[in-house]
Amino acid sequence: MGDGASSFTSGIPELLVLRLIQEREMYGYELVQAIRDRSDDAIAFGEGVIYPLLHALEQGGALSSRRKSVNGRSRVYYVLTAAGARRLADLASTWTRLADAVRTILSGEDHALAL
Amino acid sequence: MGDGASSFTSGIPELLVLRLIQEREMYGYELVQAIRDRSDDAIAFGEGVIYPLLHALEQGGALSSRRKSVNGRSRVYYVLTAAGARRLADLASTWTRLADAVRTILSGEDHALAL
DNA sequence: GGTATATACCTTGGAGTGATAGGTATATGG
DNA sequence: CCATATACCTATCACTCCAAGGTATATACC
Repeated sequence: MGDGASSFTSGIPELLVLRLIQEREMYGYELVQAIRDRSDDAIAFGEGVIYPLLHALEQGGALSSRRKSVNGRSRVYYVLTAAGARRLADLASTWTRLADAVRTILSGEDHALAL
Repeated sequence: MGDGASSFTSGIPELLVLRLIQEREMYGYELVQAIRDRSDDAIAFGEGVIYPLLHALEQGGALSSRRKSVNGRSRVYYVLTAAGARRLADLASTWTRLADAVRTILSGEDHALAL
């Protein structure tokens, strides 16, 4: 699993969640809306995607959480760990490479272009 | 399944295969290598991805095939149908929208930016 | 002539991801 | 007081891709 050219089954939820939390600590419900808002409705993950993902990321050591009470409401805020930052950098670079490759093929450009 | 904001489970193999065949008729084995070549190894689908996909696309009416013998070798060439062209346009626009959204969020830009 | 590699097609089985659909509880607005 | 928004959570299903294997012919090498 993972020589670099394989396995790109999106991972977009993970990528976006890590990226957003990198900016500032956030909680699940907030992430669901932030993704929808910032993507202008192009991307909309349900809570059924985000919450399990947050738990997996925390268990994997990419995130850590603390419970905070706001307005009598209990929220679980997540922050990025050092490992999470590395994971993010990795996913982002993989994504960029992939997106560039797709764009190149879509545009009909040839592979071997002169430097 | 398909209101526009959901279901983006990549579909990259389908998108790329349709796009390549749009340029000229191609056969399965050729597609496997063309994708690897043009993406500079960023994307590499095995034959186990391409062949079943080609069959599904033909059954769905997006492609049609004809058998041709070259050098005593039997190849199955695929061409795009009108329905396939529509499907391609659809996937391409969905992909572009998605990729733009991801890029926006990765870059940390805000959603509501003045025009 | 024999063996390895490249070409060219194919299918089966499994793994992982995300989408749907639920389920709980508290605050706010009408 | 009832509906909606906030905020958390899980279970299940479907789908897509990936790995692995299986067949057969042509070509290159020794």
